[in-house]
Amino acid sequence: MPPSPRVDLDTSVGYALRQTVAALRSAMDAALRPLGLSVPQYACLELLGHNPGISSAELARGAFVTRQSMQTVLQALLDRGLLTRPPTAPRGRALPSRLTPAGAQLLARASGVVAEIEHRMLAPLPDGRPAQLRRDLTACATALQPEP
Amino acid sequence: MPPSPRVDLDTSVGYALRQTVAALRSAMDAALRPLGLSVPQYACLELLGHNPGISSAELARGAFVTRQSMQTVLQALLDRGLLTRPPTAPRGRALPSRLTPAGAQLLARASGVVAEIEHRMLAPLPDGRPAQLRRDLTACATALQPEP
DNA sequence: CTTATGTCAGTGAAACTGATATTG
DNA sequence: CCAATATCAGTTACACTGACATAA
Repeated sequence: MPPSPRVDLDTSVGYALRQTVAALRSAMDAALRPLGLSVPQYACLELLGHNPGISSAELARGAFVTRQSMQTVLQALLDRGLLTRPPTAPRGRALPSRLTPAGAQLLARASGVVAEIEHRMLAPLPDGRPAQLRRDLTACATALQPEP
Repeated sequence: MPPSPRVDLDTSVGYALRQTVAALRSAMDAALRPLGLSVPQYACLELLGHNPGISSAELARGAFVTRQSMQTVLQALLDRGLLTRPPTAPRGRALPSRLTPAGAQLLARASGVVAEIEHRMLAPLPDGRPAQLRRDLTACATALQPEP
């Protein structure tokens, strides 16, 4: 019987991952609060800024949550007039969301402060390392994808 | 006035980070559910396995949550008899938690499945890269730490 | 006096599962 | 019939802030 592998916190990439995400989330949280945005709300705006007119279900996948969770976030942003959705689906059932001018303006500010944080986060890494880091992380995420 | 930097999702390390953590969390969640453990509960057990007798506040810091949040997790594990705490503090106010035999046994199983997942996650990376990845992530987390 | 800890109270944004209706 | 979408309902495990008492 082979020895059961155990997690070693000192060398665990998973633990370092959680640590970094916690620090990043905390920093983003503090920076976005003055703008009246939560991190999930910002993520939603950012996704919409890059993909105008995508559906709630697509937003949910982009933010790695369920449609139902995204619905809550979306509703809050709708109530604040940061985005709009047509009352009826132009095709199929999907309701394409779009940023309002107010939403686009707020996103510009939010995206700015988040970019600053990311820059600060990557500052200690040498040239080219951030790109490699991103590639490695994506490879890790792909490797974890359950194959159907 | 310099142009405001914006987040670019295609090259954003932050986005890749969230993607990877979402995949990791999902995989851990699925693997731990049969054991009756949530990810925060597992994290608590793992921390206790490495640091027997640490206080609730120390656990909270290790899991990157508040004392109050950790309290909830801790209570559930206490109710299930997976760990014990003395009724009175042996010194100061801190109540040192320890795994019960049942807790240690469950942790061993949980740690095994989590180690497997981490191994699968890192499989696509070349030799030595996981260690570098861990160092880089830790450096990023440190860079985000607010200086007091 | 200051700091760290535990705990009680209250709140809340997100996350989930489950079910239903509609459209292509 | 089937897959994807939206939505309603209900639940809940976390996570937060705030406040207080206590011990070093």
